[in-house]
Amino acid sequence: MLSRKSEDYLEAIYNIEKRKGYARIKDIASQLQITPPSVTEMMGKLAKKGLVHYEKYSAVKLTEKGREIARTIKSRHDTFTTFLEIILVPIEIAEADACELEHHLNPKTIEQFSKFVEFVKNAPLYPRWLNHFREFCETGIHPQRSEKE
Amino acid sequence: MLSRKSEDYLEAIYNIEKRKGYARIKDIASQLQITPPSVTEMMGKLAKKGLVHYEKYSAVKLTEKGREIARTIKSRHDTFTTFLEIILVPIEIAEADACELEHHLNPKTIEQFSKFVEFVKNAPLYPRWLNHFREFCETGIHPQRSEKE
DNA sequence: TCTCAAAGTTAGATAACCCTAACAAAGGGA
DNA sequence: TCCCTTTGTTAGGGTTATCTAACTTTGAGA
Repeated sequence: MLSRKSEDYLEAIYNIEKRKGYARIKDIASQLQITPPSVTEMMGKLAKKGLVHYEKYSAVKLTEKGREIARTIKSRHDTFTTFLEIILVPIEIAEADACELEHHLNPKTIEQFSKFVEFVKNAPLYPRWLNHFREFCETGIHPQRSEKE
Repeated sequence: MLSRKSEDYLEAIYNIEKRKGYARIKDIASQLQITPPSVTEMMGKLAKKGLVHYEKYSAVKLTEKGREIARTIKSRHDTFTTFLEIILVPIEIAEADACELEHHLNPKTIEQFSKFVEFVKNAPLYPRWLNHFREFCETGIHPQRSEKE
């Protein structure tokens, strides 16, 4: 099983590739806020696992296998970001914490988060209960308590 | 800031203390599924930080400071377990994944998870939208699409 | 009280990641 | 073409958390 960090590297490379086609060591380093030697070292490991194409002094690219994994992580990331926004976490925090959530949760758990997001997105109109939740967050009072639905 | 692992140790000791009053090295080792030497080493570190009372060959106890932290973690753990059950994650998976969620999320994120759980628990009756969600999970069809609410 | 099994500790390694400092390659512009 | 800046690598360390093997302490029961 891939470590959390390895997954972070793959996701970073994926994002950079999408932006400019290939990833340089310094791109990865700056995206992950670490120094280039750390990246060089990790590239050796990821290459050995067949997840990136890597040759000294040249650009890094994901292999099919690596891209597949990166896509999975990225998609989880998006699910969690959306989910957190639904429960009214501010967007910048949601973005950051999605990185924390996207690793090592049980597939069933991820599926349920995902279904929850789909459920909300597929609702024909903005769900009433979400307005209630918003109100509950702001006032601490559950609207339906007085409403006697 | 405490590492994820240190938090795991504190939580484990907290649980063991609640069960039998004090924690032995082997209790902690078996709860965390690691070997006793690892525990001995960590006890040195936690003691140095003033989080546990630890003397060689004798039982471990949390200090007030350690207990306070453990309580926080444990409470998050319960929040996440409950939350995951609400979105229909099976209980054993929810229990396990709560351990993954209880560390290093932004306080605001934790607050929102917690509010969400409160919102559902405080509802005067079992929320209708949750029945809809259950149905959506089982059939893939959003009930309100046909209902024309 | 003495022994010996259970519990705990120490010593020494390993693995993953990260760093700084020093060196090496690449490649654009004069 | 050749210099020099940018980029990348190597060498050598540090931290955290884990392990196994060997040793020590504890304490319950004969």
